[in-house]
Amino acid sequence: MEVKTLCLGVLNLGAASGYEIKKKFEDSPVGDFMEASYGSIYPALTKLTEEGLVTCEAQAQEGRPDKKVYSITEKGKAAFVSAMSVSPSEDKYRSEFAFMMLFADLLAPHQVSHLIDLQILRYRQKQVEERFQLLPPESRSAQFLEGYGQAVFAAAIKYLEENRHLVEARPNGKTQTAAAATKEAATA
Amino acid sequence: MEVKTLCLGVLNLGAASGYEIKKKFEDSPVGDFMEASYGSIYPALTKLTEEGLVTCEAQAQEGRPDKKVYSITEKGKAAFVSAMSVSPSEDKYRSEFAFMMLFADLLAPHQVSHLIDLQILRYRQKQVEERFQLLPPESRSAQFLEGYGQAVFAAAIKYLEENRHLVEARPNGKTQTAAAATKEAATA
DNA sequence: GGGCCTATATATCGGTCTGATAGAGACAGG
DNA sequence: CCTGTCTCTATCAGACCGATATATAGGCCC
Repeated sequence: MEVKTLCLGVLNLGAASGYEIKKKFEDSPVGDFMEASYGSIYPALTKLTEEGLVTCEAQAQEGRPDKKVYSITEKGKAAFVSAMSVSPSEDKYRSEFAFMMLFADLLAPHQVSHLIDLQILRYRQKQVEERFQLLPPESRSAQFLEGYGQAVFAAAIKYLEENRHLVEARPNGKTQTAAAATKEAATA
Repeated sequence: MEVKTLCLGVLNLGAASGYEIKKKFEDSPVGDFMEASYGSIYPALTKLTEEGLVTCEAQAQEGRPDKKVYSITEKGKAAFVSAMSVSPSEDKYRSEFAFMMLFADLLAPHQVSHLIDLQILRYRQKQVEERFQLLPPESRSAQFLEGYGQAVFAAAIKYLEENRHLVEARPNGKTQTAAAATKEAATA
């Protein structure tokens, strides 16, 4: 899914500037599933304007640069509905933390524990994070999305708490060196 | 995390060609959390060789182009351990499906149901997918990683099944057209 | 008042990564 | 025999991220 499509989606819910589009991703539950940087939002809005899918109205402001408020056109709405009709690509869960856990035996035990603590903390913060709603709170779509994220976060926390011993425990209670690992592999 | 680091990690578990590195991501549980394309793996291996972090040995093969088997050096191992010592970036869960659900009211009801069916099916396939292990199956790291992915998949499926009615149900039981949506918004 | 952080707001840019594509022989199935 | 799948390397356009620049207002601490 291109950033152009993401922008059309947000603008479909109401006019906004490039800055506001970014903020909406950061501060609403959509941000758990999709994001975009300024470096892709601004060029996308320019292209969308050229293609006639959005219109731009510059609002003069004191001090700050003009606020360019973008609105979706009928043509833009049609393009968005059309983009929503193609099959979505598969979900991607990217986690450097998980990758690092594969190599837990290269790290000192306290480092592993610290990483897991940090990971759980991050998920807990996501659970309590206050967010404004992109759609009205009573919207079923918004509820569905919010709950989807929360369900995944809760599952991750639960798993980490219940299974952290797998990577924290040491077979013989001492730090595993490269030499020890080789020896172990040989006997296995 | 750069692709160079991902390659070092895989090579740390055993020598491999660029092709094999890609396959290992696809066919093992690590692929649930990290991935890389050929377009980034091959240049990464070239750079790693230049930097002396890996060595390359070309094995002549009948018919096929030479198989370039890369092995990690001591310098490479040190670099990898060093890379594992920096704090991981936050997990990212990217889902076009979730984004589309925000706009469920723009889609025909049967399309929404179809999307959810497809999503559940994809997760079920991930649950039963046969994978070879990057590390020996009895490795606790491998178990931890495999379980982490499975826990998240299971939670996603459970949530989708229990809450799909939120986006499938219609307030008045009829297909919502653009005109109907406008009318509804006016009365709300 | 000075220093500093945060927020609003647009915009650019180097470097990185993806996804598609190409080429080329092997090997299996219909 | 032909088509598809597999192994293997490799490239490239286009998309995207993260950092940075610029400029101003407002709040906070000392």
